[in-house]
Amino acid sequence: MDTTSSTHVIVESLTRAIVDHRLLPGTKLAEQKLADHFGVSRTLVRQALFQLSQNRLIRMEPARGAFVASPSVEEAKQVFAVRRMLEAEMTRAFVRQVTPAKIKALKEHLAMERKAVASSDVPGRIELLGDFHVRMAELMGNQVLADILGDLISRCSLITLMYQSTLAAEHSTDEHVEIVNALAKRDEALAVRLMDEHLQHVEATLTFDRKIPSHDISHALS
Amino acid sequence: MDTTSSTHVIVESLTRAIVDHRLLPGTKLAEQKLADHFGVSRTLVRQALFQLSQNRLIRMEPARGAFVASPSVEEAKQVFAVRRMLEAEMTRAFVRQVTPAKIKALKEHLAMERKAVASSDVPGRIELLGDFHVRMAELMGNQVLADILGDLISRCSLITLMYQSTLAAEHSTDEHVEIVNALAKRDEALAVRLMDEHLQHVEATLTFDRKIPSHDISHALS
DNA sequence: GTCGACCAAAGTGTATACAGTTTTGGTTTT
DNA sequence: AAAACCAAAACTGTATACACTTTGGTCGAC
Repeated sequence: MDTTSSTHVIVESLTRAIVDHRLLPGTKLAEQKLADHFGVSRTLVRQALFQLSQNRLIRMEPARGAFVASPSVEEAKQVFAVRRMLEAEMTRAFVRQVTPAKIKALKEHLAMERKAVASSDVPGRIELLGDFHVRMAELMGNQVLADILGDLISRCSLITLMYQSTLAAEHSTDEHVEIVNALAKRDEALAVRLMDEHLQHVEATLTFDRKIPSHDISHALS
Repeated sequence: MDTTSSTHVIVESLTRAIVDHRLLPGTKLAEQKLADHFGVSRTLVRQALFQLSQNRLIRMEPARGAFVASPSVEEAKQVFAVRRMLEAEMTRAFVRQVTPAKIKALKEHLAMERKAVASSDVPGRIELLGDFHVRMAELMGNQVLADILGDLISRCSLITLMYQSTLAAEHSTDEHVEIVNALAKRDEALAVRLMDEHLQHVEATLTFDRKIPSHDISHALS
């Protein structure tokens, strides 16, 4: 997809690490250390970091370096607002062009989700819960939509890490099941309502008053 | 906004040139020439090009270089589909939180549009017609939404250049006026319908069978 | 004992160097 | 005359070099 493959590998690797919560918000990403780790020069690392900063997964401070992003409460709410807008209409459109094959594909995805939840595979679960929404976009054949949603959902992973109180996220899987059932029944109003409620539920589990210990001092004292 | 300012200047400059249709799809962007033009090294130019390739305003081919993007018909339709999804809901939300000050701000924008149309300022007109939609997002206080819409609209500028048959785009200004009137009246259903129709009209002016002469030979012969 | 200045180590920002690939233009061959 | 070929020029991809900024700590003054 990208020009060169080396930087793409670095971007993917760092994205996974951030989305899977193995790199915590505020963590410094020193260029030389990353370069050593990946066995390349700083040049390629910098290209990757620039790309990640455009996705808002990291922030770059002038002459200070790159840090895993610490989305603000305001940003979190905005991201969820955009997701609600986009996914409400996406669900509506999905119902109108649903086919048995697409339902089958979604149900296969749900099976994978259940498996990850059952085996307590936390990184896999995080990944799959987000991918459900991207999968819907892809099944609609709209790659532009899928890309944008993918970016938003990556940011959401950071946000849920920062603000999600209890890991009651397995509830999400149940809601995904209900949504697919509504889609299968071609019940547009129900599907849209369930999707919107689902996103509201996820957002509601975020506790915006209690933050995780942040590495960013100035932000912690605001 | 970005780490360093130098690359940002280059990105902005190239973005304007592409959106304003001064750089046509397929045009090669040689790194050394851009570096000479901006008086910097290839390093900074490459950073800028990578950024633009993420916005899909240019495409980078391995070992061949960067070219102004030539969006396919398929991509054009997908971009418009996403815009319709996003802006329908945005309009709905806008009506619910509309204030006289926001209406005033939009009307001031419309005045600028009229001025650009009247003075036949083509680049300014293209810019302003797109900015109307971004302005709405900004007035809602959702910067995430505004950023995403801004990217989509930049891509639309490329698309309308490639596929728009007649420059009957001044019709857009009239439709913008109607939308603002509906917003001012807090008529949610009407505003949403007008916005959706507006986007459909823009999309409908695209003639997907007749392409502009492309600099990209292989694409022109497909 | 605390505060401030100063210095070294580390890290970022930009330019340049170099290897490998693509493009080009002319020459040769059919 | 057209196609194939080959060498030189141009260009991209990656690494490295170097200047400047930040950082962390030590030493000295008060």
